[in-house]
Amino acid sequence: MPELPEVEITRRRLAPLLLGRRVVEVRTTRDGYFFLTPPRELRRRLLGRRFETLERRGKYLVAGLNGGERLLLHLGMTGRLFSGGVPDAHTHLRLRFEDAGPELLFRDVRKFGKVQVLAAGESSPRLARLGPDALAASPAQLHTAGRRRRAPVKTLLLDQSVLAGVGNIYADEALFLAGLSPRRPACRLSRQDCVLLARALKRVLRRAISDGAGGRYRDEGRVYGRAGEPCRRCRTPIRRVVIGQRSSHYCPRCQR
DNA sequence: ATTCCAACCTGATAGC
DNA sequence: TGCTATCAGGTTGGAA
Repeated sequence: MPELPEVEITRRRLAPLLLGRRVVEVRTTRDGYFFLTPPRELRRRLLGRRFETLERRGKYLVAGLNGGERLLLHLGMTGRLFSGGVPDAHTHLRLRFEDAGPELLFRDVRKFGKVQVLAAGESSPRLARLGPDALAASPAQLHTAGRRRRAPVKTLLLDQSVLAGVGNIYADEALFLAGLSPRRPACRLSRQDCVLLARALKRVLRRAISDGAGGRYRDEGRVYGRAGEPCRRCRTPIRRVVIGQRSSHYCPRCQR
């Protein structure tokens, strides 16, 4: 589920819960793919720490702790961070706080999510790889990035090193809004195309954030998940194709 | 350097 | 009902 808007919404919701609070208990499920920092070490390094900042980098959440460590969280495909719910077998991380407020729960059915503690000053290759935030997409940067790529523009948008935060749904929606076919080779985007695309990205992402997109955007989407249904603009059936191993939805008439 | 593809997981749903 | 195949909004690392 989580792309930039969902992660940003999570960040805003979580900030009041986390900031200023001290961790007094860390509970996890067993070690595995989910934990970049193994549970034992995670416990040791979080215990007694206080949350000072909570930022979003692309689809990552980065929490700053007193002492300079940072807690890196990625929601993967099915991850959800919340408080006040009932933990179950898929709740892999639970943080309890000193002031006895509600616990922080990290539930992730598919376990594509990630948890990692970075030491003070430690850099993260994952974060270092990220391009500029998608909310700050600029036409010039898109044009430069696309210039010598034969890959489709859809693939370009999903590349987090080009633009951080765009996922499959919002890529499709932004391309529809920009009137661009997802199959258009990135190197064949004109400057004007890039202007439209940057504008469309911002519009789609901002709108989803202000809507409080708890997946609601999906129902309001113009193309995503609407294969075979009529385009909301011209009634042409929406087409679904696979691009870069991801499903892509577009209107063959409105998008060139 | 770019592109492709398998791998990491589990659950929901469609079809037989 | 039950089984199998397919699909799902993400990212990495290694091969071509």
